[in-house]
Amino acid sequence: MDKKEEQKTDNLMGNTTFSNQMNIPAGFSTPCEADEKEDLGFIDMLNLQEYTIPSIFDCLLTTPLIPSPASTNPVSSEVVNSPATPNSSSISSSSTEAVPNDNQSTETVEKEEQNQEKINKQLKTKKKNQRKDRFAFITKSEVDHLDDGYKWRKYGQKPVKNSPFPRSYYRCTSKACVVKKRFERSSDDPSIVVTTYEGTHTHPCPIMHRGILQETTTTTFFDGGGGASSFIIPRVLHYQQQPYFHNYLTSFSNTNNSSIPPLLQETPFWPSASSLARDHGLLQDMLPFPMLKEPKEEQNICYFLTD
DNA sequence: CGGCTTTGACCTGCGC
DNA sequence: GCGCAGGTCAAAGCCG
Repeated sequence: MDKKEEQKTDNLMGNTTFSNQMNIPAGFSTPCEADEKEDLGFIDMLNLQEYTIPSIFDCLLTTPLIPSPASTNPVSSEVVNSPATPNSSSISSSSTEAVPNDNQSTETVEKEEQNQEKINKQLKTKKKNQRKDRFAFITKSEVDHLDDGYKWRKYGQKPVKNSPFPRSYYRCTSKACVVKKRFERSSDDPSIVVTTYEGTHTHPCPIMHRGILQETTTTTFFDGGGGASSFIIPRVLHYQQQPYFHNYLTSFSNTNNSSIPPLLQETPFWPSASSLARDHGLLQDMLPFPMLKEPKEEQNICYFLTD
């Protein structure tokens, strides 16, 4: 590690604070107010902590953020890039089913239903087309641009409608890598930053095998299926590498029964013992060696550095 | 001087 | 077709 890097690390290692409260941006609601900090136990400082996945995702799954259908908040419309519920159209149509009083009203209702189905189909097609390799999460941070270890070049900034905060557009500086990400602050809670990634890195993280702490953030993942989960983590630089999240999100969105934690069924989100030796741009590639240990038995373990 | 940010212009898609 | 909003381009300026 050269001096410059060392200095950067030192700077980043200091002043880590915890935030166990998170204001849910407009457009989301949380059915459960779990004490995340207590669940995760981010207490010990200057120690490498081990957290079992079930404990983390018990928390995750007890505090889902559910996009509110009535919301017009740009944040919610952005992060949810697929229908909130795969069967939402059928549900809504069935819920609006009325018992007709006569044939004329039956025809009217049928026409309305047909129109509604047509609209729903169009919406589905539109959203399907829009669904690229994209996901979003929100963090509670004072910093707009969260350093994830990759080098980004800002290529645009646009004012967001109904928001005093602009949206910033970044592109990966690596040649032939077309990954983009954008940042925008919640208009309701300026401390909340919505980060959207698009694409997959075609190269390893420039700064590898080093976990660098920056400030603690509260992070919420959006699974692309309308569901979301939030928890608090001391942010390790580079841990937000995107294939790592992408795997998790894919796993999550592929789960038919949303009540069953997908990560308890399969855990592509976390490094397996066999994958630890590889360098695929995943979490294990980003954390410093001592942080990565063999998962005990079948239990996947996540390591976080605490201040 | 190279790399980055800024910012106005331009392009594109969509709704009316 | 027009207006609007989101996204991107690219020239200019800044900075180390």
